[in-house]
Amino acid sequence: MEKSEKKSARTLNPEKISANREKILTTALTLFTSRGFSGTPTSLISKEAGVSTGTLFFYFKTKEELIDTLYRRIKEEAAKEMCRGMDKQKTTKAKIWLLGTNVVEWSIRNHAKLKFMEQFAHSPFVSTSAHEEGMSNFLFLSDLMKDGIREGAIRNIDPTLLLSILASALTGLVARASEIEDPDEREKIVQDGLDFIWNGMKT
Amino acid sequence: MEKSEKKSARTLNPEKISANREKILTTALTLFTSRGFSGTPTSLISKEAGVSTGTLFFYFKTKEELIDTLYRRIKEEAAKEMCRGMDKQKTTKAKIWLLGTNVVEWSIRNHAKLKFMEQFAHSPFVSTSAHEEGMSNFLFLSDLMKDGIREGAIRNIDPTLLLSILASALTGLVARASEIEDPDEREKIVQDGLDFIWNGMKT
Amino acid sequence: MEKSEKKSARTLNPEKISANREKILTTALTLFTSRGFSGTPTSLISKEAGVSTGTLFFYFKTKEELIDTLYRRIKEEAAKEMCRGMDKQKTTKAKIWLLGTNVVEWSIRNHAKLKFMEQFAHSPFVSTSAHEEGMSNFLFLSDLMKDGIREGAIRNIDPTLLLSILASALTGLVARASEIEDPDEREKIVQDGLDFIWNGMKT
Amino acid sequence: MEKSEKKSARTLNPEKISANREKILTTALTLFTSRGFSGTPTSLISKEAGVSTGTLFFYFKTKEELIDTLYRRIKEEAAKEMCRGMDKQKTTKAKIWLLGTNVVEWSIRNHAKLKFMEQFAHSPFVSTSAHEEGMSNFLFLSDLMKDGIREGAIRNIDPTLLLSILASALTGLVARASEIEDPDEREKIVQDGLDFIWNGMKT
DNA sequence: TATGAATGAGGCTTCATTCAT
DNA sequence: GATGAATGAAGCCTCATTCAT
Repeated sequence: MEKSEKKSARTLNPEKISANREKILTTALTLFTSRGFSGTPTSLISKEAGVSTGTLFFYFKTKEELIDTLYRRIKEEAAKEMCRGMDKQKTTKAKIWLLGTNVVEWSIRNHAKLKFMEQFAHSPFVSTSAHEEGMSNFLFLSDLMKDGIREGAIRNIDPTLLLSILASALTGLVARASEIEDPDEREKIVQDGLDFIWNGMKT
Repeated sequence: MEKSEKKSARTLNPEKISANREKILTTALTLFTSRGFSGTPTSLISKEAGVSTGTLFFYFKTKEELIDTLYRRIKEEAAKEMCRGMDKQKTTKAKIWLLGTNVVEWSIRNHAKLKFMEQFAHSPFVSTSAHEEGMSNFLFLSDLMKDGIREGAIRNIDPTLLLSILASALTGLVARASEIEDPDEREKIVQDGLDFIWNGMKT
Repeated sequence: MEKSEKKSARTLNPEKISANREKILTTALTLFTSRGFSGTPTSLISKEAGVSTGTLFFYFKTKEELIDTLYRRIKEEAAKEMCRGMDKQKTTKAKIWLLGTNVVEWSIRNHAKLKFMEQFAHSPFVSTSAHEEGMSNFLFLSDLMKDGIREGAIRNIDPTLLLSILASALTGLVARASEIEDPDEREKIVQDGLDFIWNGMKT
Repeated sequence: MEKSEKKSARTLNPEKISANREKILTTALTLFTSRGFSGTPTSLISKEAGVSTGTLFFYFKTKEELIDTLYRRIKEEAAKEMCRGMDKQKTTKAKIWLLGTNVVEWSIRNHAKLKFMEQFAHSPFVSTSAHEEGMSNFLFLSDLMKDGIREGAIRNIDPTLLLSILASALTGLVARASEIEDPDEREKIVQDGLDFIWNGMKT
């Protein structure tokens, strides 16, 4: 039964599901986050994942492919989480607000994944196709800016600039918020941070 | 005697000066920026700098020391450039404005150095003392926030949050501004970006 | 019962027959010829043959066994082809002539097999029993020399030397002949080559 | 003094002279001959040569480059030995005779080198530039054939065929001759073998 | 018979660093 | 100060082979 489940899952999903494959990905994420890409030998990954070297390279042809797979996965997940519930929001402000909340929450709950993404974004040597795909998953944000401008809710300035500052300001907000343990205090910080951002962009 | 003279000259400046040493640092900066830390062998640095392997390790005991030296230098330079003329500004707004302008200008003129700093900041494996020193050079910014709040010019919220968002938003502004070639257009973008930021933090 | 039938069928021919087995052998021959023994992973053979790794190792316990099987097969086939019609020839000269023609024809028609044999003969690391069997299939040639000498058709010199030069000269003839496309031209070359050889050995 | 010698030698010769480099080449030749290219790990070469792994790769960027270097060296040496004294011979026959003697003598005295060349020639995976250079060092043989034909000493048939059979027949002669220990007996064999070859090609 | 995931020894190569000159 | 040959640990990856299904 377990087997048939596996098989059907595999048939449906081009990205094969396998216990070992998943263990490798999970382990790699942790290690890459704490030790960096080049500080993490593939041998350590396989050892920590409890599989042999061969198994790692059976699932991922190269170390780079492992990193890429991880990147694509996390980016996709993050994108999904970030726009969760967005379509139910009416006003641009409400959308930005929800976006901000989603970002902060996901980032704090997935600290390792966040670190991974940051490291990936700033590694010149990981010059893969994955890198080039760039922000494809975040195109909806660009539309959000343009719509906001059209509706008159957001200042009529270069949308790319708006997006760029929005994204980086959120990063700054996350960095600060994640230092705070107390949920109420943190909530306060997040609200203040979003105020900052919204006041910056609104008309 | 010649030697002691050299020494005293050196004593004034803790960082020894030598044509070769400088060539190594310059070359390393370029290479690290384009290929990453671990993508840049010391042998390549010395070759491109036109010196022997031995010479590189004569000036820098380890590769890490070379990276650290570069980091410290650039951080110091950046800090100096960023607060240039700040003391002549009266209002908090003027100060923030000048800061922003300085940051953008320096960043664009020193693209390689900026990239280096970003890469350094996101490299888990560069766990040096240099990393820990952290933002020591930017303490004055913290005071800027606090003073602004006291004077009632800046919203009374967590100064660390303000600083965090300010810093990252500037990063976003720089990223966008540096994509634009035309000086006038770029100036416009910078002004809009600083408006964003200032509107976000002002009372 | 079905099984025992199979077995008895198999007993007649020591080399088991199976579509997969044959596909593996054929594929292996091509790959070994173009990429060399150690340049050809078993995984590639099985992939190109359209079977799984397991299947390859079901039919051949080791890679070496696969190579040996191939070697023995080809050697046997070559030997058979080479002496085809020999018993109908009366004179030593006619025999040598037929042998030469057979060799050239088979070699050109079976280029891959020829290359395989050459590679095998010059690979120090294939130190199998197969190697040692050596020229067992070509003993009749030795007799051919001795008979020729006895009859006075061939010069009375060391038969092993005769054989050795005969064999290698034929190799040279084949190498040249196989470069020529036109059948008539090639036939001319072959005749000239056999003249060379026969003139060399005749009394 | 030893050093200055080294230096001047190095300046004159593009192929640097270094004790370690030579030790590696010598050791590699022996090992490749007895164990084959892929049966000889670079680690074994460096160990037997008494140097570190790093040193081997300091002198030869890849294993392939090591093999190539060896090939080129030996080919050059062989070519030189083979035509030694040739220009002093008047008749074509005398030239062929001397060539044969040179070949046999060099081959027997340099058994390892001969084996190396044979292995190299039959290794499909060593597809380097070295391979392509081909017989460039043996062009003079081609001229020898053509001159012989013009002078009427050699049969007027395809010179390439002549060359091909001559070369391979010599290989056969060498193979047989090197099995014989006794110098007189061997000399007899060589003469008989050369008779074979000469009778085959003469008019 | 057939499959293919799993193994792990071992191969080639890189690279920070040392040291004798 | 400067050189560059030498080192060897360590990294990435391959591949023959096994085995549970």
